Amino acid sequence: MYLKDIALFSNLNKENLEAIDKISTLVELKSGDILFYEGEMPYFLHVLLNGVVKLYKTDSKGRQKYIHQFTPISLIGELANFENVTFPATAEAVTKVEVLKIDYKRLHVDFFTNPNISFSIIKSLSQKIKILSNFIHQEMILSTEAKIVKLIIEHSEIFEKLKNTDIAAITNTTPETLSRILTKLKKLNYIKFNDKHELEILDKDSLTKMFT
Amino acid sequence: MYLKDIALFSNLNKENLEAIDKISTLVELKSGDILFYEGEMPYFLHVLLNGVVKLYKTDSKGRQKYIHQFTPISLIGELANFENVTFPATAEAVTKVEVLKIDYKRLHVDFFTNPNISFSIIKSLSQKIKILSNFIHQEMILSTEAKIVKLIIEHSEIFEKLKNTDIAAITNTTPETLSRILTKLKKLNYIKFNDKHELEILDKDSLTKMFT
DNA sequence: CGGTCGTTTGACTGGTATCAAGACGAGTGG
DNA sequence: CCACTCGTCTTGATACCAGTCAAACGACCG
Repeated sequence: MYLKDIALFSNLNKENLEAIDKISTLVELKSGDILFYEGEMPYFLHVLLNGVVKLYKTDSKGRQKYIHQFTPISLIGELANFENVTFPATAEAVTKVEVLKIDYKRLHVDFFTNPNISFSIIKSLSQKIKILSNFIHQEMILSTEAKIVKLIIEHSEIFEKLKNTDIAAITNTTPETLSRILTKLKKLNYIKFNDKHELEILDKDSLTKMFT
Repeated sequence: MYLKDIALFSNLNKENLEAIDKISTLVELKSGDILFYEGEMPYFLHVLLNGVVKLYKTDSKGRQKYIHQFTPISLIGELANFENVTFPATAEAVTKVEVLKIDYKRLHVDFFTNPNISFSIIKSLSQKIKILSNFIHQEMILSTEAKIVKLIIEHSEIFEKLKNTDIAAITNTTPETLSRILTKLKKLNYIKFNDKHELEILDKDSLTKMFT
């Protein structure tokens, strides 16, 4: 993979690309490796080129609060660079991952004034606000039950692909609570699991009313 | 106030300014008026020129979750414009307010490719991510007690300026809970209120340990 | 057929909101 | 100078949601 193949950089000229190449390193992480920890100062701009990275915060009781999963190609944690603050969350590889680390201090101002770059950055920041505001909505506004019901309506496939323990993890609840909610919805005849263990929605209207 | 006096626009040329002027209206709101509601589609880019605007979400039980207060000059709700989604929260005037509403659809692409504008937008979006990630930290990671202790350490003046009911409102808790926490901290001799009703911190170290 | 992993169920706990009542305190009118 | 009143603060009792702990249950795999 060459720099110019990365959409973010595709409109840079040769000198720009060479300059960035000089201050960048490509790192490989294996699943479970940490890209950065919450609270660390950022030295590099991180560009996810391959693999999946999850972002989470750790609460006072040591529990992970799952926020988002990033897939290529994404800027990760750029806010911390721009605002010169510590990373607000921890980023961990969930698969084998390739990340381009760009020495942020040595990134020339030209980089940001390039209209294509700044457009990409605006896009990336907007995406992040969307991620955070969804997260806030799901975690602070909705009850756990409403959150699960929303997941059922919007991503019922996930119940075929993942174990309940994993679904509990990404929805920031526990397997027990998830199980109780699903049991309740089955009793109400809003959903059922067919013989293939697929989740079938029986009463979409009633479900939808539960989170709106 | 002229457009060119607004930092966001200060580097635009005369034609640009005139173009924006044509598609903008200045609106005045009085305290309690709503600038936009959560869930509405955005038609205008909102620039707060004067006054204070608070941003909040409403939870399933009808309670307001206070997120932030904006002071001039701020872009408000621009994410919704950029991403063409509904406003993720409600914006309400808390004082008399002046807002410039710019017809977003008619804003020419040039506007965004102007390096100074895009830089301002990047700044504004970064600020918003910071606001949201602080909000998440305070509301989801910290306990109510830790959150109040943090407020005491970082903004003890607020206890002289505002009534406890108001402090409870902006910290998304109840007056009762706030009172219980303050009583506890007084009993522990971590804080006291002197004869002038000012909050005095007696044991900063112990307090700091409570939210870190 | 036993073991392991995942799910379900029940009992309990903790943290914070809610509801209700009482105490306080500053300003007001007699 | 007193006592009334209104708004605010405090305190107690209770409720609720979701997490925790523990145990039983079930399903699949070797």
